[in-house]
Amino acid sequence: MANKIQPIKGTREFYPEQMALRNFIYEKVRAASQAFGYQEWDAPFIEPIDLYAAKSGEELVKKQSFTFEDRGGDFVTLRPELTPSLARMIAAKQNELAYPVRWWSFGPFWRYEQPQKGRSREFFQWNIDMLGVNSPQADAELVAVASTFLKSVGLTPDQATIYVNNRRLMDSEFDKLQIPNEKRLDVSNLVDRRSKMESAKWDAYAIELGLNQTQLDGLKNILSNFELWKESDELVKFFSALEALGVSEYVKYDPNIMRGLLYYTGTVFEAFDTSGSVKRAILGGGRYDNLLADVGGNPLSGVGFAMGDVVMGIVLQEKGLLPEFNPTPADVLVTLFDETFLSKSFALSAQLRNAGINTLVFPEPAKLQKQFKFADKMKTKLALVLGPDEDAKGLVVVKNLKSGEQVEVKKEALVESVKGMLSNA
RNA sequence: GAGCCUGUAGCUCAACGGCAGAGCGCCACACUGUGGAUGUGGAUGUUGUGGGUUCGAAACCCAUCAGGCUCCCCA
Repeated sequence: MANKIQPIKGTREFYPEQMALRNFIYEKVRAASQAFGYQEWDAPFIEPIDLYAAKSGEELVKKQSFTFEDRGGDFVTLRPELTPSLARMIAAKQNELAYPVRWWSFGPFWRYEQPQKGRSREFFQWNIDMLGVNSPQADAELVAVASTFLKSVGLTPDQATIYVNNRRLMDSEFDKLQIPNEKRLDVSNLVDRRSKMESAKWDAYAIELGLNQTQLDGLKNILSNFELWKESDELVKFFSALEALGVSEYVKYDPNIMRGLLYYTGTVFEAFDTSGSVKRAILGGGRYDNLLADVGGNPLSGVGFAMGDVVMGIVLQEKGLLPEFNPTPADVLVTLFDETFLSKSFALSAQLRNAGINTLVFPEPAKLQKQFKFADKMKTKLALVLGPDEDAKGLVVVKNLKSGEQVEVKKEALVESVKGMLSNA
């Protein structure tokens, strides 16, 4: 045990139960994406480090990526995000794509971070983007996709809310406060941190960054003004579109949403679990311009968001929204009476499979008691018994494990009986 | 990269310088052709790893590995 080789720190082992959750999330992601007509796509899992050096933050490339030298001496990176790959692939076919491009993807990513609750070094992420259109209605559609997903996994608007803001609106407010352009990034970070800092400390930090008292007071006024969106034509149209799309109950305006990333230029949004133990965003995204600037394409605007599977899984668990786990996809267990029945039981299982019924067969002689216990643990609906008594009469015992009732049926009628019992079970 | 906390049976935890335990789970039997319920019995540990202090260490000290909570970061 002690000498066992351990998995790499921050990676995840998916036992069947965790795999079922991952697939559950994947299926809901796919359903929400496809409901809006988005196409599934993917990119390489390993990329040249230069792909990220161009666009991504320094922190990401130097400290938070899994980078190594391959046998040919090139530096490669396990992808920490998808956007640069998206940009390259779009640019390569920029003139032959049908716009608007609506693409989604769900796959693995790696970031060399300190693992903690809701954050691992290996995770799955849903990315979804609409490219080639720049309108508040397009932004609303992405938020609607996110809302549709949240609803589909059983989260109510009380439990998960998407908070929205607009970078251009904030910029115009910052203009009014005469906050100079070179301080905007600092102020963004300041706003992002507000919920994590004590009020007095936050004030002091703001002054330290070079804001004067008037600007600080003005900033606090902005951040507590939840009606501010009414002054943004874009946001008015955005919320109007959300209303029409029927998902506005999941969405709220919040001037505190900034998203530190440099490249967001218009609408920004983040979804949070409103009551759980995870303080991290469930998903986040926004509108960006110049997606292709660094990969040699023509200017192209887009809107999109990303959602990690780790936080989502924790939220679902805490809300009791995990789907029931079925240990086996089989509905039926064919027991093995003793070794003289090996061929007959195996043939019986094959007969069921040929009829499209997922079937387990016990592969070695064992007490029936043990075999029934196994069927129980695997939660199969039916168990079949074929022993000397039945065999002599050309019958098979079919037992409903939930009700405990069992019937003898003729071998020729077995498939129909099993199908009938399964549809009632 | 920094700070704090935690590692004991498969799981959840107790023992807090003096014989390493409980519940759940697991296995067997009651029931040699039938699961879930019940009863009886049983197995399970280099106390994360390595060193040190001590007559004696799961406990105290140092190192290391892993996990958790923050800071940082969140593309």
